[in-house]
Amino acid sequence: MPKQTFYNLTLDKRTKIEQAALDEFVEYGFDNSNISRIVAQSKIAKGSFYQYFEDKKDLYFHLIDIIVTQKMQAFTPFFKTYQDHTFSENFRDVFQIGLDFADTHPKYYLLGEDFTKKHPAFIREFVAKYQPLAVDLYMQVIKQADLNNELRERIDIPNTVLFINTLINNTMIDLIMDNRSKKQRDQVISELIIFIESAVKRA
Amino acid sequence: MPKQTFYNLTLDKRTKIEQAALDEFVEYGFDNSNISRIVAQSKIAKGSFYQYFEDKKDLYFHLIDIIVTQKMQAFTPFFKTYQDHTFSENFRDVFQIGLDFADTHPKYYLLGEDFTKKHPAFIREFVAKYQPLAVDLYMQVIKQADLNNELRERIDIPNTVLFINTLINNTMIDLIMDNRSKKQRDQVISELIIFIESAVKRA
Amino acid sequence: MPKQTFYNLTLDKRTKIEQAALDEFVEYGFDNSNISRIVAQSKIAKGSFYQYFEDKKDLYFHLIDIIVTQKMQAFTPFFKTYQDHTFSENFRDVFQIGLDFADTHPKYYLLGEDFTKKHPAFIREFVAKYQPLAVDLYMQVIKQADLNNELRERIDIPNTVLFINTLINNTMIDLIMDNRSKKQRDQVISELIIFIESAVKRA
Amino acid sequence: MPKQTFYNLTLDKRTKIEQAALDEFVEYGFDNSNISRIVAQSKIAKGSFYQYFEDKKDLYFHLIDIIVTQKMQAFTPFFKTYQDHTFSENFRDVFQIGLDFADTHPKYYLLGEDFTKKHPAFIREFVAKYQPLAVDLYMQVIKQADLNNELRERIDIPNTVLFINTLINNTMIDLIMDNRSKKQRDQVISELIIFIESAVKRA
DNA sequence: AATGAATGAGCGTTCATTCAT
DNA sequence: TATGAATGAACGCTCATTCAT
Repeated sequence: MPKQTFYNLTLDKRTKIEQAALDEFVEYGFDNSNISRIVAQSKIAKGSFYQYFEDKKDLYFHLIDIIVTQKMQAFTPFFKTYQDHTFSENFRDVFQIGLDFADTHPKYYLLGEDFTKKHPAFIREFVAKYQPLAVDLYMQVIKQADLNNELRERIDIPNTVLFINTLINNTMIDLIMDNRSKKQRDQVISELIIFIESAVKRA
Repeated sequence: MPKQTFYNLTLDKRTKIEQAALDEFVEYGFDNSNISRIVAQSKIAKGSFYQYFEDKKDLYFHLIDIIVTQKMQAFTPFFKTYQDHTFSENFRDVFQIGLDFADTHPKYYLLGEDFTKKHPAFIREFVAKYQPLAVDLYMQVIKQADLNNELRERIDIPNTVLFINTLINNTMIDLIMDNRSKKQRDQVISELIIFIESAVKRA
Repeated sequence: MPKQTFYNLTLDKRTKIEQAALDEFVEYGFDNSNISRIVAQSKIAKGSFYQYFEDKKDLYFHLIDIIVTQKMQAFTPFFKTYQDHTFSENFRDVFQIGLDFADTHPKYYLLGEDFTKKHPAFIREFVAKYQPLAVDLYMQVIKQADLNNELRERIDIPNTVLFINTLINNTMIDLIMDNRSKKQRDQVISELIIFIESAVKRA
Repeated sequence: MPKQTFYNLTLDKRTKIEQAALDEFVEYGFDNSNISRIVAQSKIAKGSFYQYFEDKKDLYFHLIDIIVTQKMQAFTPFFKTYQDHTFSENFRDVFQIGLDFADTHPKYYLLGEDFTKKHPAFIREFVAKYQPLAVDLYMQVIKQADLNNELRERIDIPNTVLFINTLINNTMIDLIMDNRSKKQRDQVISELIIFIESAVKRA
């Protein structure tokens, strides 16, 4: 967690630092990132960095926090309406919001990837904190669909949610990194939704 | 590619080095891995390391090569029988072989993960070489199922294969890393197969 | 070129580093010189070295720069008077200044030697920058002598200047390295001047 | 000095090793030369190298020995005739022989250069051994000229010989390294001879 | 609080030389 | 005697972190 000194900075300065760090981590990954470049980019002194953050890891986790928070905010509209919608509608909504978010903040996804893949050591503690948030989302959709009696018999909801989560996360990453044409992309998305719906809906 | 000197070593010594390297890379990842620990572990001199390998990267790629080769070998029985089996049978076979392989060599999976996630720079060249192998496997199963008229209408085979690939890879990793009870695990596997079958099979 | 951080140091510290480097390079030559000794000698941290200089080569060239600059400064008085003097006077002046400089900074000569002899790769770019300065000096003297009609017939001035340059440089180095008695030395110098004068002056 | 084992080798093998070493030393200089390349080039085992030579230096000095010996041989014809010739004739002879030798074995010159310039440490012992040979040559010419009463008054013969030696050595190196046109080269040589003759001959 | 120089452990890599066969 | 693998000290360089002002 950043120190109080960091929060005493103007929003402008804070944002500049966060941006520089995000760029650095996305470009080089955590291990090969380099504080010198971050402070040069954000035009603060090396010493100041350590007035704001405990260490490199502290900054990294701070970014993760921002991402998670912002992403959850993007989903607030969804939480107001999902109970009145069908599974298919909800699912498309969730997917679309996630995709828009990824489109608007592509680096957030990449950083998340870097993070979740590279650091089995960090991960336990972290997943414990954040994973539920993402999973919860799909859980809501699935539970609602279950209430609406849209799901196939004897479905194992927790695992199904994990499968969906995995599929969506990784497919999104593929889409972001491969930058294909919009048409190809829509095709993938459309197929993915059909795939998932086929997998979970009552025949 | 390792130098000839490496292949001149006894199998024992080679294996020891490969084991030490595998452990190191799995524990620390490529960037934080450290040759000093590898040579200490495998009880060779630092200089010997450079008689065997060009550099750290060379060793890393050598391990990837081993993994890919061994994994392909594990699948050879499958290739002899898949044409006479149904989709469900084939799919379970493929999954089971993959799982057995992962069980026998859990670190291979983790290294592969480390590799495919971390190094966009290496990856293009490498994926070009190896990715088709893995994907091909599921492609075979799906195509065979299509011939058997087991698939749902208007299925987009290439994307479907990618989804399946993603699901299986990531789920396997989850299973390997989480080490749950055998019972929980079987439950996950069973659910995954149902999930995929539901997603692709004709109703 | 040293980084700004180097120039931010006190003159004392800079000089200490330069001295240590000069000693090191003169004693061991560029290839066998060793940064650890330099930083130990100048009592700075290894890391600080790399805050001041790009790398070993950067420091080396910095010393060359100092030498060339200082040497040129030593000749400024000469440039104010040479037009009013005879060839013999000028030649003795130039020689004396060069010798005094070498006496005051014997290591400068040795470093220059090390430099010009060892690195055909560096040299082209560098000679292009500095060589003319040294040669020009003798060129001035000779041209002035020519204007004064002191030279023998059909003399080939460019080559003559090169011969003189060679003779003087190498003889100076011999004198510096051999440390003979002052008397022997004066004898050599006196003979060299006679030798050169005989070679170029009108009978 | 090479060990007896080296001289037990066939001439072919010895020559191959010497050639490889010469190429290596000329290309990289002593410090950056590398025994691995030499043994690879001459197709002997690394261990054999140390059966033949004490160490790297031993090989290096062996080459110097070869060069000096061969060069002296090139001058034997001269020693048979110089007493019957004038100074100018002798001087041109000596110069021509030296130049032919340099033309035939350009690498010998470069190695000699590398040697004499880089290693003030070695040099004392070595110069003591070989320098006289080279200097002697010019000494013969000059002494003969003195006997013939061709030299200017009160000439200091030892120093004069050193000057001539310096001039010729360095000019030859310049010619070898700069590879100018034959015409330019002849011009330099011709001028150098005039320069030296003017410097030493009676008016 | 802000600065940026100072620090030094640690890294990958090289290579002359020794050793075991 | 011939071989080439084994050795390890040593190098140049990096960078997160601390310190002094």
